[in-house]
Amino acid sequence: MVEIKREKWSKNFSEWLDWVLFGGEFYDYGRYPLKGVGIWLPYGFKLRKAVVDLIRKLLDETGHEEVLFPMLIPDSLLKKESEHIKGFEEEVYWITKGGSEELDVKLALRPTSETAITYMESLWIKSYKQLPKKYYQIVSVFRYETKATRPLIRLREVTTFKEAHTLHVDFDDAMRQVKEAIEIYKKFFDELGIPYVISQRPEWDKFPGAVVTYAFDTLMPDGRTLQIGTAHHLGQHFTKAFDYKIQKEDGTLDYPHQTSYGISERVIASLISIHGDDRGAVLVPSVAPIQVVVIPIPAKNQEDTNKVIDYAEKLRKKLEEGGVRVTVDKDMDKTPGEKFYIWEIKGVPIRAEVGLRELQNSSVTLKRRDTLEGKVVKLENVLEEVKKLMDEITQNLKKRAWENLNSRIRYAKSVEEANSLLEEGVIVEVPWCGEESCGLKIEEMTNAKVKGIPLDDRKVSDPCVVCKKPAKTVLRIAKTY
RNA sequence: GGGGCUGUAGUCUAGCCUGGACUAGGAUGCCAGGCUUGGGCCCUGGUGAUCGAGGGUUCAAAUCCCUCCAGCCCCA
Repeated sequence: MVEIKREKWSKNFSEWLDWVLFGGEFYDYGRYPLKGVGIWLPYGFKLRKAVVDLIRKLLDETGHEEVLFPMLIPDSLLKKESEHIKGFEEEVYWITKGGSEELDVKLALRPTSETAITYMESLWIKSYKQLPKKYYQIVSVFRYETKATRPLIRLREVTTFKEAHTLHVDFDDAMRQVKEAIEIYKKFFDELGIPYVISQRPEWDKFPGAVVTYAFDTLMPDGRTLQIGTAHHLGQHFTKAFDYKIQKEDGTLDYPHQTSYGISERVIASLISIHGDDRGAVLVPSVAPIQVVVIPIPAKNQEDTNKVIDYAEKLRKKLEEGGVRVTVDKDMDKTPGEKFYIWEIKGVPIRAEVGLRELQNSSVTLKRRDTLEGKVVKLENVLEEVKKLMDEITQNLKKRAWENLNSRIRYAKSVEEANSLLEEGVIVEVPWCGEESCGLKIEEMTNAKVKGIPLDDRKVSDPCVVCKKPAKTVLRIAKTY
């Protein structure tokens, strides 16, 4: 029968992604005449919506409140925090004109919203009794990327930025919040079957204005890592810049602490990519816009074909009533074979084939997208069989993705060893003394990026790969997007 | 930041080096019809391209030169 290959998927990943996004009707990129932007097509939009709904649910149930801030940030606000603006200034889009008139105050298209939110928080929240406070919004952000842009991965307009912003009475409470954020994101990625490593970013690669940055990275099919989520402890950097104090329990005034954390459509890029194969995407059932596609196999005569169609409709109804998202592909101008290809690129988890054969036996032939294995089940049991199959697919995708990631994290005791591993598309952990200069040296010597140190500190007995002094921990390095 | 490659119907592509017979060829898609339908079947007819944009060279530009826009790759 058919076999699953992952050649194009891993060796020509860039092409593969273009092909799947366009061929699967997820996202149209490169045809709108503007660099670094793309269009969510109806099918892709539904997938995006499912992902957005999931994060919304997770944030809502942990006490985050959704808000919506203006897309425009006046010059003066954005520039308040000096590290922040330094980190972003070359990436900000500015609006300088209204009609033909020059604006007195330049307006930034938000690259992120810390400054806007801090400013308004300072008006709203005055007392420790109102804390902690957790806001989030799901919006477009803009960054003038000068490096090569890529569909969903490096965009100038990020259309699906899910940014949370929280306010706390002290450092520890904010740190507790960062940990909560990490737990929320773990749940989120686990639900999607996206494997990750969590690292504390090195000093030189923190979010501009953060005290600490933690990041989730995943590994794409070509062996490069992709940052898919970040959580920052902002300390008092922004509240100090805004001279924003709250009253504490003991009556004194102090600057509150903040955190922010966000994820973007990179999640969707990794969702589509990580589970895919040479036939296209393989979507995780929980977020698949269509979970089961029914393909009626026409018979030799119209009368029997009509019966098959009726049978397919009966199947659709049965599944729909059980809460399954299902579509019947009744297009008579396409052969079943053609339809198989189309729905495979789109990654529909289960295909149900019904023809005369099934009709006569009151059965349904189910094919799972991940392994392409088929099985015949009775119509009366089809709902439970489909649900069981969706669970199995979910488990299988998760397992495969995690195994792949875990097999690609390796320990190296020397730069040479690290380099050869990096060539294979591996995340390498090397012993590190903790000095910034050695960290930067490692980037130079390996031509890769330092991702940071593991969230759970790792003790090693080998010497630092650069200075040979005793290592404090390991440093993760990888080829990166 | 540095270097390279590419842009021709919705999509993929021939033609470009060596300018002229290009009225830009093919495949696929799309539309109409027929035949098929358990893995992209076949046949007939039709539709679809200011050759990415602007400028220049020339009697003549898809083809040569410049600028811009967009996409891809490699290196730091």
